[in-house]
Amino acid sequence: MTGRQQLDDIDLRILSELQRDGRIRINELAARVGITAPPCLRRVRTLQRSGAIRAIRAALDERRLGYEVTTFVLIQLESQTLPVIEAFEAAIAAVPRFLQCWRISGDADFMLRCVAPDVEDMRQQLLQFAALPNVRKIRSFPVLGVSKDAPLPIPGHRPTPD
Amino acid sequence: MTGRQQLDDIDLRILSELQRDGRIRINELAARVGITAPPCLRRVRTLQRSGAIRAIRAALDERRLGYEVTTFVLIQLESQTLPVIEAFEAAIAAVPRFLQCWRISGDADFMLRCVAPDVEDMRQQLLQFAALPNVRKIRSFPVLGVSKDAPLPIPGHRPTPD
DNA sequence: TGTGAAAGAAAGTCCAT
DNA sequence: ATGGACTTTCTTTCACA
Repeated sequence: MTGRQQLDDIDLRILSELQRDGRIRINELAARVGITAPPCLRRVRTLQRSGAIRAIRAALDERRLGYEVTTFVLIQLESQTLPVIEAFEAAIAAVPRFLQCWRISGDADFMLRCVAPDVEDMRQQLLQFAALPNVRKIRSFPVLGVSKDAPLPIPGHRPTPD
Repeated sequence: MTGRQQLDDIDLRILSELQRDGRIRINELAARVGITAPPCLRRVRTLQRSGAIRAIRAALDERRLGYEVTTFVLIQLESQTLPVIEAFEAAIAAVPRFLQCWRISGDADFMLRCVAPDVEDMRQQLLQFAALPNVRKIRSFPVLGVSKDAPLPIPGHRPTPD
């Protein structure tokens, strides 16, 4: 929206650094990208306003917060008409433990990521959803572990090794 | 590992705030959770060292960086022996556009999230992988859009409305 | 857009509680 | 573990190239 549409080389480096460490000091960031702090601060703000930086947030350890179980869920609805889809999205929006939901194509209509304190709790969450109107099929994929979690590759910028 | 194992109420509020805004000032954060800056800073550091805060990073707009296409991929291997699994994980680790990979159970062995500049590029990435040894079956689910993306619910703490 | 300087604000340290 | 007072360091504004 607001701000530069074209990201220049310095912008890309700023994005790369902020993706690595979102709490980096403007000073340090400026030094790393080769400018001084004032224009660096302006660029960061522009990148935020323009939406290139969507958010800067802490990623928490879900287990430490009592969520021991994560499951991906594929959901197929009875129909793909707008009212049915919107009703489903509204139902999902109301359940705090369905953290993410993507509209997909392929062999299902939605992909969900769901967390729960334990397997029994997860089972009950999913049973409730299987009972929703217009839900034709649910397949769930319990997460055994994370094999990879990499940052978005920034064109022309290998992540700085700290 | 290091630090308090038990998160107290103030810790939970800190986590909640940092999940909302990872660049919040220590001062502001301290005021929100009802303590002064010095102990607040110590708590944040402890939470980071202990791993409760895994990272604080910028979430970038993938489209603005030239990745127009996202796909989830379910992969089933020929066998689930350790060498086969580890070889697959190593292959995934080497491909920058496979951002996330989860080891799962259910009807497949891995779930991947893959990004690409366009559909043709994505097609080629996936074709390469279908050709890998020990890959029995690939099902892909192109992402049409994000329906929901919510923070992890912190027990006893409704997210602060800014 | 960029820089340097200066005011203002925040982070980080120390110590008493 | 906390909070007050202090020192150091950073952020932010401004004038100007």
